[in-house]
Amino acid sequence: MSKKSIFSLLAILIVLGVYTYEHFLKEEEQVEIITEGKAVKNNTNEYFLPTSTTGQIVHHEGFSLSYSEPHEQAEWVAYELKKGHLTNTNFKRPYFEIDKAVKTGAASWRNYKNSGFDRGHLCPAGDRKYSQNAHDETFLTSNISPQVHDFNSGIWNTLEQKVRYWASKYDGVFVVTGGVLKGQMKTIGNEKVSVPNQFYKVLIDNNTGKTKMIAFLMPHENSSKPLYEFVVSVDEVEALTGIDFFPELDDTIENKLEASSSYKDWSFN
DNA sequence: CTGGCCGAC
DNA sequence: GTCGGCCAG
Repeated sequence: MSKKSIFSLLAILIVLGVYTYEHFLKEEEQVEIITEGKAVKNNTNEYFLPTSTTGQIVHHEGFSLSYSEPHEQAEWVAYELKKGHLTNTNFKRPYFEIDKAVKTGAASWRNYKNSGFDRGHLCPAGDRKYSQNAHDETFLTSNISPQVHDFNSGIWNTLEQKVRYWASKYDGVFVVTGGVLKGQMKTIGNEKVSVPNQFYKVLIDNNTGKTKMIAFLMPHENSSKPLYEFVVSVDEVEALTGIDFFPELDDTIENKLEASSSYKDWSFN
């Protein structure tokens, strides 16, 4: 074989290699197919996206979010927590990182340094332990909100554990969570990250045949009250935040379920 | 589980 | 800047 043909062969191999590599990268990034106002994950048919009041929705492997640039945090983070997602694996805690997928620039973790506030996960690390990547993604600053430590490790943690219990019991729930980014708020850091005065969590179970919802609204302080004392209607959270949580749902079902603040279908044992 | 802080490299 | 170890609710 001549030197020239060896060179040609090498060139072809390199081009082929780069092409395969880029194709692989694209497949890694494009875990989901996005249509207007709704993300249809190809591994589930139970994925609901709320509306965005900010116009900036970002998708990751383990969750989607709507980023509020003025408040330097997500107005909501949404993800499906399936029974199969729950594992005992103990991943090492990674460092918090700025989310480069947020085009307007996600907050730096430095804002939280010496602020007296926790870097509180919206999608808990404990909900994404089915893979190293999904776990580490929860440490992106787009998934973080300033939280009082006693609240974060207290009743908010209790609620997150209850969500995992329900995910196990009902074989999966869809979760939307965030701080209420309204009214007068304290801010921290150079980027003035807002400290929400309330946090909410909205759940829908569309797996067990009969669709059911529940919503929680909590003041940003620890409490020894039982969780069901914080149950409100989805309508109330929508009125407070301006977010429409389940726009794809059949209107008749949506209106009925979102108006209810009953928690009889959810086991608090 | 939820986190912070501190010192070594 | 990053990592490991140790601390607390």
